[in-house]
Amino acid sequence: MDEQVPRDFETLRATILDRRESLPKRIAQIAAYALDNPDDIAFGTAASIAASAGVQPSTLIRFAQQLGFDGFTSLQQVFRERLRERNSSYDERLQALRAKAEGGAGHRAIFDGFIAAASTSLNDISRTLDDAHLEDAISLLAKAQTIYVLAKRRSYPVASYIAYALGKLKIRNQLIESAAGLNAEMVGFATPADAVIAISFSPYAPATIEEARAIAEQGVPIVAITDSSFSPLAQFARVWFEVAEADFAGFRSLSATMALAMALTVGVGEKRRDAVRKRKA
Amino acid sequence: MDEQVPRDFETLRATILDRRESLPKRIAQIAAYALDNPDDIAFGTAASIAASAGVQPSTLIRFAQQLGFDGFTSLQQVFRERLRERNSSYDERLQALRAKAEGGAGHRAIFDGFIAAASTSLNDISRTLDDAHLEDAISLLAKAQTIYVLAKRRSYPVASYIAYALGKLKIRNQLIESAAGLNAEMVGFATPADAVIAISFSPYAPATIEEARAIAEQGVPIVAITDSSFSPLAQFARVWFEVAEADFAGFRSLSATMALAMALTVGVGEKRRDAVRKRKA
DNA sequence: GGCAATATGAAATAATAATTCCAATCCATA
DNA sequence: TATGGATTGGAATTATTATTTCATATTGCC
Repeated sequence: MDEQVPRDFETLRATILDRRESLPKRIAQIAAYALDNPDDIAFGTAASIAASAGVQPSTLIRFAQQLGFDGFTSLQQVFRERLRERNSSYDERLQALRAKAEGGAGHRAIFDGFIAAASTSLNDISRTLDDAHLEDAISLLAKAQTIYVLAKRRSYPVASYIAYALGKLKIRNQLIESAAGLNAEMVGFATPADAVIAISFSPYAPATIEEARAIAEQGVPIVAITDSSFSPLAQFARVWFEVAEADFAGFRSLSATMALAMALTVGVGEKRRDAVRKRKA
Repeated sequence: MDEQVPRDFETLRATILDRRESLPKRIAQIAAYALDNPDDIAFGTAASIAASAGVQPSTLIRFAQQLGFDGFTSLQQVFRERLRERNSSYDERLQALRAKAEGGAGHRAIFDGFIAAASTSLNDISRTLDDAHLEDAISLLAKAQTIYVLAKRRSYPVASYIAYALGKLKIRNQLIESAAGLNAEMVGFATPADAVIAISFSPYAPATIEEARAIAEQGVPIVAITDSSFSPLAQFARVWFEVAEADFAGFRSLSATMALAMALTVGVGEKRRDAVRKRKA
């Protein structure tokens, strides 16, 4: 009966967790230590690890053998592979990309710059987004009869994707475009039972600000996505999000804004479905 | 005269690069190997590393001593610290996000899902994009009198951002929208001196395919962004890019496509500027 | 071209670390 | 509570690995 020796860290981890109950006390002790301090196992010596875990070196070896390895050394390989295989850190990646984008020649450098900008933006928003704001915004939008989507220029692509997604989800919406010059009239139709998603970044398109002001004065609640608390949009908004998009070569990444916009859209869709289900029940 | 011993990897790297010129041949050889294969230094034994680098173990130790360490072991510590300190890997981050997105409750989970999808897409395209294709596409577009931008539905936001950016860069362009139903006529104006950026993902919008076919038959070169080599768009295109966008909750991330679109746009802008400069000189 | 200084290779040696072994202890079961 | 088996601790042993040493080769300099 030869054991199946775990060759990668995840399998090893699973195996350990699986057998946890049946392990003798000291072995269990080192098993817990190993999963909690995998880096120590990767770098330490049998003696140093054993000391840190409060057991004898021989116990460490018995642990390894019980898992099917022929000794501590082969167990350690698995922990080392884990460190090796994991890609270079997020920051290193970004730094490398940015370095290539700045120093590098050719068009690949430009591409890398945009990738770096997008990654940075995603990273930032993932850290800074306030869950409560997200909930508030979704509640507000879910109650709306019609969702108006307001954005010009560089923010317009986001608005058009929101409109597309809302349409797919069968949520009534109205994209306020400038093409026909009928924006004032469109805006006039909105009532306090509706809601607006407004998106604008510095330098704020005057039309967006004007329309947001008008619509806010009609009592229509606004969810704003903008780039600072000084943004005029933030003044009019019931809920607003600060999204810091990195830029490259003068063009802002839209990836963070897009992600937020999609989360709002799909969130509203889910909330509506839940509401319907509740009403039925 | 006591040396300043580098204690972190970055300092060490700088020190090595700084002295590179003045190092003896074999020492330089191992120095280069160390910077190229830092993971091997972190985990290997003096003998194994020396063998991989094609030198004697003693050379490795001399290298360490020349840097101010008292032996290979202390040099190795620096390489180990580097692995320890670097943040959790990119993949681990993504996995965590995806886990939260799948298991998690509430709308934050949705948001995390979109962030994860966007990150994955950026990661993928960064790995797979072919530099030569990028150069080809940019050359082709830079020569065009007018750049037509063709995309419907979920790809439309990308097209609108391209149009916006081209406009900013004062590059003549025409967005082929469906609003007025004049697409056939618009397409008819294009000549072989122009070019098209066409974007379409499965399920391909029939209108996009039809217009792409028509325009290709007029001899207008097409740069396509699509999702597989089986895409009908790829048939008509002079240059085409395969972009695998991850999706979440049924909506595709656009971040990779956006990054590529921006790189094309800005690349064309640069190429035009260069051409103008050359003509002046 | 010859000399000194420096660099390199290879093997011997010292250090360190993993593993084994055995006695002591613990624990479950009758 | 006695007994057998499993578990553990600690030291002895073996293995691996870093380091040192010294002979040889190379390089720069006069």
